[in-house]
Amino acid sequence: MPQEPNPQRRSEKSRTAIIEAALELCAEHGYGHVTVEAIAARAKVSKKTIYRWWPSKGAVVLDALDETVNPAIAFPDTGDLRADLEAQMWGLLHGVMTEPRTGRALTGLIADTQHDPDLARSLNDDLIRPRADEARARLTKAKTDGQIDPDADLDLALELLYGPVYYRLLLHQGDLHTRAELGKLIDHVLSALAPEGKALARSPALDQDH
Amino acid sequence: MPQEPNPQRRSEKSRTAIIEAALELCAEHGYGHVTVEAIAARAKVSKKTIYRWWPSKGAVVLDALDETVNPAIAFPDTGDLRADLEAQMWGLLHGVMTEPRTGRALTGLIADTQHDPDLARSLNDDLIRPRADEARARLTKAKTDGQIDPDADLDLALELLYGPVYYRLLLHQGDLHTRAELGKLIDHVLSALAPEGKALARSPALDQDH
Amino acid sequence: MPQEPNPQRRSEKSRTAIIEAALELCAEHGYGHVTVEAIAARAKVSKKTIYRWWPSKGAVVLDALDETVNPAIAFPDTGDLRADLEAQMWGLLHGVMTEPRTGRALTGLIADTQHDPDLARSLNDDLIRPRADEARARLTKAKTDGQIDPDADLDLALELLYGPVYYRLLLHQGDLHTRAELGKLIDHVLSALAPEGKALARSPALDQDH
Amino acid sequence: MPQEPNPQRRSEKSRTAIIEAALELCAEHGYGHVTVEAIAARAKVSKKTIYRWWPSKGAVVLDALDETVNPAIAFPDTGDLRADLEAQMWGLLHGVMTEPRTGRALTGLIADTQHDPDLARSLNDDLIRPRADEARARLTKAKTDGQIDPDADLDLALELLYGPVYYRLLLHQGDLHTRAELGKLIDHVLSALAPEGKALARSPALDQDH
DNA sequence: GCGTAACCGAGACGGTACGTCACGTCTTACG
DNA sequence: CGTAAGACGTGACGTACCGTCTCGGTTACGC
Repeated sequence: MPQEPNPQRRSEKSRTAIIEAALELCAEHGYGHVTVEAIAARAKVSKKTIYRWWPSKGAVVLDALDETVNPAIAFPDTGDLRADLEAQMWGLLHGVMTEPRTGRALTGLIADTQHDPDLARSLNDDLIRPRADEARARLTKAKTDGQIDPDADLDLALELLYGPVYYRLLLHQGDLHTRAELGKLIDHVLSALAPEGKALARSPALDQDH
Repeated sequence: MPQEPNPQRRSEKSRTAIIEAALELCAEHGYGHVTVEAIAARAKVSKKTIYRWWPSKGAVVLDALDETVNPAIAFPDTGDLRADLEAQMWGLLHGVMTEPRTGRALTGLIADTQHDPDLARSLNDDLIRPRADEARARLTKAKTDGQIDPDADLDLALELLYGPVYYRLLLHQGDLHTRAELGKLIDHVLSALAPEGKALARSPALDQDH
Repeated sequence: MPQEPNPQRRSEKSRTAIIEAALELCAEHGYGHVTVEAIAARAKVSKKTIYRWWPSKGAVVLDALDETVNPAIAFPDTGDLRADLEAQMWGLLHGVMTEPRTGRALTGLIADTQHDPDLARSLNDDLIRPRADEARARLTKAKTDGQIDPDADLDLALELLYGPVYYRLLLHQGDLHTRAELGKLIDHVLSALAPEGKALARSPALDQDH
Repeated sequence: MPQEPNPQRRSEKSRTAIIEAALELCAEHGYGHVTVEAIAARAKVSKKTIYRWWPSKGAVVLDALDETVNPAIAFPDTGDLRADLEAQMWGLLHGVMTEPRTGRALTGLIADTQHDPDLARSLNDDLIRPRADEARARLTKAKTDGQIDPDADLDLALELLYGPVYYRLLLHQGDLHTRAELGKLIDHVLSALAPEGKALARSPALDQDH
C-alpha cells in the first residue's frame, strides 16, 4: 500500500514554518537558489516532512503563494469596470510581482513549470485560472450590464490585458508597467470592447504620450 | 557571448558539435534535463572546452538558438504590413516554438533567465531585442508610408502583439495560438493603428468567432 | 581519523566495503593510481560517504592498514629478545611489506605524507609510533631483566633496527632484506646492546658473509 | 619516425629557467603541489618544451637536484674516515635536506618513486647510488689502509649509517638528526668496524647521553 | 647567405579526477 | 504515527592538471 500520510495528524506548526521559510528564502536568494535542504534547515524541519506533504519545492512555493497572494489580487466589483480592472491588475503588479517575498517566487515558479508538467498544472489550477475566471466573470457581468459589446471576444480581451503584463514580467524582469502604462493598456482594450453606440472613432490608447 | 579568451585558434568543429548536441538534447529531454556533462559527452568534447567559451549551459543554448532560429523569424518586408506581421509571428510560433529542437530550448532558456541576470541580458540582447527592433522598424516604416496613424504608440502595439504570444507559450505551454487566433490578434491591433480616415468604427478583432 | 560528524548511525557495511575496496585497489593498481572515485565505485558507495568520514584517500588507506596489519606486526614476548625482534621484524617485512594488499598501500601512504602533514601525523600516531612504543617497551623490559646493558641508548637501537628496513622499502623498493640479512642486522645491534660482561669482542654482525 | 629532439638546438635559457622554476616552486608550495603547468608558467616556457625534454615533473626535479645538490654531498677524503663521514652526512642533512629549495624536493621525489618505476630508476642511478658508491669506495680505501677490519661488511655498514637518516627524513619529516645524534650514530658504526686489535670492548655509541 | 627544419611561446583540446552540492529515499529514536 | 536528525546512493557541478596537439615566429644549421 502506498499509505498516504494521514492529514489529520499533520503538524500545522511545521506546515506554517515551511511555507514561511520558503518565501523568505525566495526573497533572500531568489527562487532558483532555494533548495529543499535550505527550507528544511530554516524551518527547523526534517526534509522528510517536506517530502511527505509536497512533491517538490515548487509545490511548496505554490502553496505559499496561494496563501499569501490572494488578498492582493482579488477581483473587486464596484460597478466601475475600468476601475475594477485597474485595481486588480495594479494589485498584481504592485502587491505581488514587485513584492520581494512573492515576486521572485512567482517568476521562479513559472520558470519551473517549463520542465515540470505537474507543477504547471497545479500552478494553473490553483493560481492562474481562478484569477482568469474571476476576470472573465467580471467582464461577462459587464457584458450583461450592457457596458461592453455583446459580441466582444472576452478571451482575446483577457490575453490582451494580461499577456503584456506577464510578458514584461518574464522577459524584462526589472521593468514592469508603470501605473500610467497600465492605464493606457486598459483604456485601449476597454475602448475596443465598448458597445457599438459608445464606440470611440478609434482607440485612444494607441496614441502616443504627448 | 562574451568570449574573454582570445578565440585565436578556437576549434570550429567543437563549437558546432556542442551547439548541435545542445539542441538535440533539448529536443530529446527538455532544456531542464540537459546537463553540461551530457552536452560534452554527446559532442565528444571535454567539459572544459564548453566552459572555456560559455559561462553556462544557457549561454550555449542561446548561441545555438541564435544560429538556428534566425531564418524562421526574420522580418519580411513585402509592403503589406499585415501579411509581414503574420508571416513573422507565424514563423515564431510555427518555425520556432513548436519545433522540437528549438521550442523547448527557448522556453527553458527564458525560464533560466529568472535566476541568471547575465543570461537574461544576453537573451534580450541577442534574441529578443533584435526581433523587437526589426518589428518596430517595420511599423515605423508603415507609419512613414501613411499606413498607420502617425500618433500610434508603437511600443504598446508591440506589447499587444507579442505579449499574448509569449504569455501562452510560458503559461499554457501546449496551447499556442492557432493561425486563426493569430490573425484575429493582428487584425485587432492593426485596426487600432489605422490612420484616422481609414479607421473602422470599431475593432472587428474583438468580435467573437461566428 | 578525526571523524567530526557524530558517528551516531554510521553504516558499518559501507565502512567495511570502503576499506576493503581501498586495499584491493592498492593491490591491483598501486596506491598512486587509486582514486576516491574508484574506491566509491568498487565499494558501491557514494563519494560523499567517503568524504563524510575521511578527509582523503590516504586516511582511508591508513584506516584500512590499521585494521589489516596489526596482527602481522604485533610484538611478541617469549622471553627470548632476539627471537621476538626477529619475529616482529620478519612479520613487518613478510606479512606487510611484501603482501600485495598492504605493501604498496604502506609505501604509497608514506609517500603521501610528504605533502600532507595531517596524514603524516595520523600515520605516525596510528601506525608507526605504537609499533615503536611496543618495541621500546620490549627493549626496556629486556634491560630490566638484565639482558641488555643498562646504559644502552634504546632509541638509537631502534633507529639502527628499523632505519635500514624502511630505507630499503622506500629507496630500493623491490629489494627488501632477506631473512639472513635481517638476522645479521639484529645480531649486530643486539651484540652492541649486550651487558658488559657478556660483550663479544666485536660485533660479528659486521663480518661479511662467508 | 619518433624523431627525437636534437639536443644541439636545445635552448639553454629555457632549460635553466625550468629547473630554477621547479626548485622555487618546490620551496614555496612543496613538491606535491607543484605542477608542470605552474613550472611552465613560472619559467615563461611552453608546456611542450618541458615535455620535449623530460618525461615528468619528477624528472625535472631530479635534474634540478642533480645540479644543485652535488657540492653539498660530495664525499671528501682527508684521511680521517670519521671526519669525512661526518662531513658528508652533515652536508646531506644540513646542506640538502633542511634547505628549503632541495629538502622538500628530495622527499617529494622519493615519494613519487613509489608509483613511478622509471623515476625510481633514475633517482637511484643519478643521485642515490653514486653517493653510496663514493661512500663504499671511501670505506674500501679505509679497509685497504687498515683503518677498518678487513672482514667488515661494508654494505651493512652503509645501511646502518644512511638507513636511520632517511628513516627520519621520510617518517619524522621535521625531526632530523642533530649533529650530536649524527656523531653518535657514526661512532657506533665505526667502532664496530674497527680492526680487531683496536676493537673497543663494546660500542660506546649505544650508551645513553649522560 | 639563405632556405628550411627544429625549437620555441602560447594555449586549445579530450580526458580523468577532484571535492562539493542538492536531490529524494531511508533509518533511527523520540514524543 | 508524525516528526527531527541526518546518513545514504545518485549524479551534476565547475575546477585543476594531465599529456597531446596545432599554430605562427624565431633561430641556427647545412647546403
